[in-house]
Amino acid sequence: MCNKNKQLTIRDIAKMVGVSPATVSNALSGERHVKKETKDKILKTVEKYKYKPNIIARSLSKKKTGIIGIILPDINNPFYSEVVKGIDEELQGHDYLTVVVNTYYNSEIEISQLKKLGAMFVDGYIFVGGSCEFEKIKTYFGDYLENFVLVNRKCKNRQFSSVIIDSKRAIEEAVNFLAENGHREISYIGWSSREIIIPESKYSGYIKGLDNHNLQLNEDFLFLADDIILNQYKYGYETIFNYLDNNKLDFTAILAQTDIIGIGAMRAFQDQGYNVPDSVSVIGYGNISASKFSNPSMTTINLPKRRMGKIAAKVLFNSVNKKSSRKEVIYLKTKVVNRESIKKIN
Amino acid sequence: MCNKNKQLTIRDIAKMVGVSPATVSNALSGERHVKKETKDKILKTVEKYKYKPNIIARSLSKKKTGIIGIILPDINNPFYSEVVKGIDEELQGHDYLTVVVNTYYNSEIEISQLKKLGAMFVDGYIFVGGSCEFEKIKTYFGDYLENFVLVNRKCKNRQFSSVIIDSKRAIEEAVNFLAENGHREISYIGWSSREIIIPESKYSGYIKGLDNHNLQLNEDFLFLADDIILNQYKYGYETIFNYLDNNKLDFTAILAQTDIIGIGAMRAFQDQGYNVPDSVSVIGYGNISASKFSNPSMTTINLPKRRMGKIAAKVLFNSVNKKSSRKEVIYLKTKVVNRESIKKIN
DNA sequence: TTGTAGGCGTTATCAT
DNA sequence: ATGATAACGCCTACAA
Repeated sequence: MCNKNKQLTIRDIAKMVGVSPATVSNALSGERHVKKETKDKILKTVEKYKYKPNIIARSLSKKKTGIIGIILPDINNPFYSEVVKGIDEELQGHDYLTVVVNTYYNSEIEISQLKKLGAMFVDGYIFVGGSCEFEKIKTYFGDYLENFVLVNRKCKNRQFSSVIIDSKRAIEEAVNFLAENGHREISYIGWSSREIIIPESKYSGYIKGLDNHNLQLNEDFLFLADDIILNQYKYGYETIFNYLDNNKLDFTAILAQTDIIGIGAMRAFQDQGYNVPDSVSVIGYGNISASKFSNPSMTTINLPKRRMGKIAAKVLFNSVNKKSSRKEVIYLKTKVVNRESIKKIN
Repeated sequence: MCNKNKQLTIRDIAKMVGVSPATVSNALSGERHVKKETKDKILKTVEKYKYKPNIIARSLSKKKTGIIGIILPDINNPFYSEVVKGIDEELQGHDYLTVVVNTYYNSEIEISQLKKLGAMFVDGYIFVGGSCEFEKIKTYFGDYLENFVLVNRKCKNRQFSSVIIDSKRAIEEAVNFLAENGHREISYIGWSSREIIIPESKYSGYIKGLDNHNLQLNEDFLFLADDIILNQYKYGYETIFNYLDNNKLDFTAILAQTDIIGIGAMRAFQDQGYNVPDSVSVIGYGNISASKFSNPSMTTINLPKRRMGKIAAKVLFNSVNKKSSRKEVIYLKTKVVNRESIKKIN
């Protein structure tokens, strides 16, 4: 902190200029009109002594901070950071400060951070991703949960506004896309987890997609880890590499639950001597920038990350400013971004 | 905000239990001893009515917030987000909350955010990256700048502690590495900019490295953009692709100023029919995760991102807690991570 | 147009 | 072991 010891207060400035604290306050905020002459004198003194209003005191008095908190599991995940960008874009020019806080997928950390950020420190929260369990949060915050918006975080009780991808539908359409390109043996690689609802629905989208085209689910090339995966690239790579060590390639396309898994799988095919897409087609999920950087560049399913952020920010803004308090659940559509990793077969 | 209207205060709880506000405060903070019996009663009431201390008021009174602000240009850049992880790891268990704020490479935004975060809102700042110009910040904060730590942000006057990579040296060593692998025609692709000091020193490291081995600087394959590059992949790709349209490949290795540029360049070589590393070797800078995902995986220069964060956090922690106020400049070493994109030639 | 004083919710100091 | 009360620094009626 700056000048913590001998912090200059509004009273000091007032005394120096020979006016009351209220006048200084008004000169700075523009809340009430101040005679130009006095205002100039005040501003000059403020400038000279580099007086900075204490934002904590202001917040305590006004009961708002102008800060929006973004809570997300991991800043390192490009999905989340794109959403943040969308939020910032939307809030641009509204004089809000957004701060992002990482929970590292740990709900204990999430709670303890929430306590610190806690009541009054931020005007609103946007939760991006993370596990569904809001119960712990409710035991802390109680039932009065206002100005919360969820992005891609499922929550059973419809108590919050949220912006989500229908991931079941998204994966289903990916399967459709593959089928339309002539593929009938479609593998799936990912994980399944009770903690996180999203993967479950992705898997069920896969099943649905197969169904749409009367395709068989073949357990032989269904690669499903039990739990959340830390090193996705390694998982994708090793799973496929090992599979091909012991089996011949008996599917023509594979759908990866995340782009990184897809990239890892792609490399494993290549290292085992299979050309992508000539021998196998690969489709990812997410359209993170790395999917473009692979060779061949990977076809994937785009999630409208920026737009999710923008919409979440808009909803929160309206809620904070009492323009609307309706809780709404907004579904966004995905789209296949076709690049080089899919082959059309007759 | 929760319960903004009818927020429960410490006085309410005190009244309910029949004690003074001070006792409630002490029961919650553990600052002074409170008889077990009363304490239990207090805690029960707190729990029952879900009373949450107002952190703003607490901060005003204690003159600290327990919040560390991390200011960085872009959350989307994996370099920065890794540094953040390092900071968080170090601060883990110290009961600090870290919040990260994006400036999007815009110094106006940086200043306005600093004002909001301003005096008293955070106990300390870590600036990661960004341009060198601290003058604007000084005109706002004045000369009394305490509890600031810089990470990879050059600053002429040695007024702050900072943790930095000697990028000149790093690039120089990359050239050495290439030379030791038998390369004598070494190209460089990147940019040069007066605004940002780092690229300058990178380029001079390149020159120095060539010098060490009595190699010629060949302007023909020196690719230097005038200004900072937005789409680095595209820049790397198009620069090399176009070059090869009009010239034959007359260098054996290329050093890219960033990993992404290197990945783009690599793909351009491949699309023009040159094998990497058989026809050209490529080395990147940064060791971001994408460098591992390319095909071939790219040899690059590792920056100790996590460690930078950890050290910065440690220095700041000591400063905030008055264990040390010495300003120190800490240089960290880089290391070549050899993967698949370099060929050893006789 | 400007000044005075009370309040925001805690913590800290000094009593008891 | 606990209470009363004055800070903390700002904002905002209400008054002048």
